[in-house]
Amino acid sequence: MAVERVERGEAGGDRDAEAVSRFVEAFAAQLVEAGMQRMPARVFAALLSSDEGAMTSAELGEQLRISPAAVSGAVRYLAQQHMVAREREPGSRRERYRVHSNQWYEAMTNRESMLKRWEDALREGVTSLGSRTPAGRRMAETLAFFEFVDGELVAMMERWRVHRAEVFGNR
Amino acid sequence: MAVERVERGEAGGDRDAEAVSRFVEAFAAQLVEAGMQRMPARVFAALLSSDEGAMTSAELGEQLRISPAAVSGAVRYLAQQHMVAREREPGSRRERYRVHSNQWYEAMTNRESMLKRWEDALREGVTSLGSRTPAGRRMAETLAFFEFVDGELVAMMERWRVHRAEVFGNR
DNA sequence: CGCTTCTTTCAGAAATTTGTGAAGTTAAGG
DNA sequence: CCTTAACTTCACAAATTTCTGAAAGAAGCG
Repeated sequence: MAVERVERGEAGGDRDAEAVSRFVEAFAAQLVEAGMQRMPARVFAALLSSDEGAMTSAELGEQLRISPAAVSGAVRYLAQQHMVAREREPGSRRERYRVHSNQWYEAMTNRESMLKRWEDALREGVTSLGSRTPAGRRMAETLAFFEFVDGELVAMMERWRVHRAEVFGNR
Repeated sequence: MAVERVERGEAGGDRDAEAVSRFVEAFAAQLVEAGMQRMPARVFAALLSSDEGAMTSAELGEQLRISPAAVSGAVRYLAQQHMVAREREPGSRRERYRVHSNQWYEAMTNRESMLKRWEDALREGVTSLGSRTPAGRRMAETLAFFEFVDGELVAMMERWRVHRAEVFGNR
């Protein structure tokens, strides 16, 4: 006889729910440690480890044992950060939240706008403190570092696209 | 007639305290937005915009209007993140906290340990969910991305060292 | 040694953040 | 249109974080 499969409500879920949950909480914990809020981290981890790579609000709420409100907040945050995509199932008011396998690429590209804001603040500082003061010079060098990193990141992401296509094929 | 300079208490500070403060709060705000705690962010910004590139605990407390306790906490955090160096003035129990102009290089290098932990969590997930499940494959690809980035960062930092030496000279 | 100066630790007050239930909004389907 | 399913917003309670004053802990200096 076959191993009993754990059925959840209706839709498909027949994987080792225990293992999934362990991964979700472990990975989310790492993200939290890196500064992400708890709920977005858990939701993201759950999506990442789902077979579809996408879940509905209800599924997320059920699996993570959180309220619809919490799902809503987490998902809004993740969408803003470009870490999930929202999809509307045609002919339904149910929404699905999806991670693409190169979602981190997206997110990291997005990080650049943050770098830009740092650069702006630094430029402002260099100007107002004077580029010939010691402090001004230090800030100018810091600024140069960010500008350098900025440029490098773009090139690096391009290399990743190539590398990825080689290893995983174009999907 | 010359613009009146704002004198602060005793030690040396005769720069435009107003401008410094504006920069400190603006830059700190950006750091906070990126996830850093408020006090560490303010302390770091203050150090970055100081002429010496270093300040004592008392100076930080005075400029930022915070208690010695707050300085202590912020500085401990920054030191852990390798974002400031602690110095002991010889023959004194006064400590100075310093940012080096390539401090971000340090900090970013440090970020790699975080990447490593993410990679560990993902490897664990791939193993426990099975590398041939859809979820497993997605996580494996995510893992590959991090490993790629990891390697690239090392190379990038090396290029920065060279670039920096060219533009700013070895200091 | 003991005084003095600086830093750290600690307990608690204050502020902020987080997650919930409940009401509100939007849009599909009869 | 009206109903109903799904998501969002809001007000509040609970938990957590943050900062402070006060006390304790080091370390130079006489």
